[in-house]
Amino acid sequence: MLRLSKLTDYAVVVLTRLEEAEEGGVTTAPVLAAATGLAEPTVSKVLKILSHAGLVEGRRGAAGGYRLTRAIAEMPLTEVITAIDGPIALTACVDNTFGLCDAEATCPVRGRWDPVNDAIRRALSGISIADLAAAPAIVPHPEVVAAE
Amino acid sequence: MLRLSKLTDYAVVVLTRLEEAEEGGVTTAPVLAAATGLAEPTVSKVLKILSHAGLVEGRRGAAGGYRLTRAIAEMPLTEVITAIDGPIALTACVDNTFGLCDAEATCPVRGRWDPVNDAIRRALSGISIADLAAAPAIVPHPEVVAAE
DNA sequence: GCAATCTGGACCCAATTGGTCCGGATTGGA
DNA sequence: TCCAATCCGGACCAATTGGGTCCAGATTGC
Repeated sequence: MLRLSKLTDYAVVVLTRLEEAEEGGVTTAPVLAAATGLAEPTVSKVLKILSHAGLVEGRRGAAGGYRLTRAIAEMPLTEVITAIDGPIALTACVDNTFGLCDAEATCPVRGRWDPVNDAIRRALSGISIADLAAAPAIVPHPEVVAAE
Repeated sequence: MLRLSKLTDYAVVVLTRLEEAEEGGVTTAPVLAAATGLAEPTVSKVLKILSHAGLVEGRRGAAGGYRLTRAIAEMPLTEVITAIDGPIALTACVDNTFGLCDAEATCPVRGRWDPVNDAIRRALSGISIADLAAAPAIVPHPEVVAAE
């Protein structure tokens, strides 16, 4: 399975809740933790990463908290993934750097995942966080339930 | 980064070499290992998985070996990924099964990665192993070299 | 000056993955 | 008939990665 880190999942949740909770002001990490059901240190970590990427803005001090830098509708999913998981690429060998793979000389696919990566980047661009939040609610799969 | 397992990478290499080496006959694992530069047990493992998925066919016995069940041009990349990494989905929560996530009640993105997964599946369908093998050879990135 | 909050980092534990190995089954040839 | 070569299925171990926690410091408002 194409693993995406859990942190990215959390980030989407946190961003969504953050927009809901926002009333022009800031929201603290503990409040977001309570709203999402996640552990506070984890939420804090996610927010720190997102802050570093410029997706949210942290304000220190007594009345501090976090604030979105823009609406989640204007926030492409790719930016969140890139912020947390790093550049979008399927394999480590994909960036054409040298000296990583000891089978370099005989490896016939070195640097050839590019079309795949491009395809994925194209597929992901155009999807915003708001698109995820606005997706239809969960529909239980009857066959899954019945199979057990 | 959207990590894809190394085994998948190996699989593409092995399949490519397998088609090159094929002359109507079968190819043994040790021969493929030598041709790819990979360790023999690893190649064997990859072939076993691919065999289980029906992408290659193993023939036992003295004159045994492996054989492609079809040309790699007819072999979509998605099948290889699915065979080795499992179903193509970005997160573990994505299949709408229950009882996995303890924050289920408050998790606002449960089952909402579906559009993303669909987009990726669409992007990947239509890419065959042959497309990867036929991609232009590695062009060293001058800026990377110059940067060091 | 104090309390509340973000910031940046180090740190540890668990899980997944990469990789190896072995016994058994099967097939072809001597 | 026997033997060697090969695939097959599984168990097994080591290591890297990621999830998660915590703490000291900086900043801000009261």
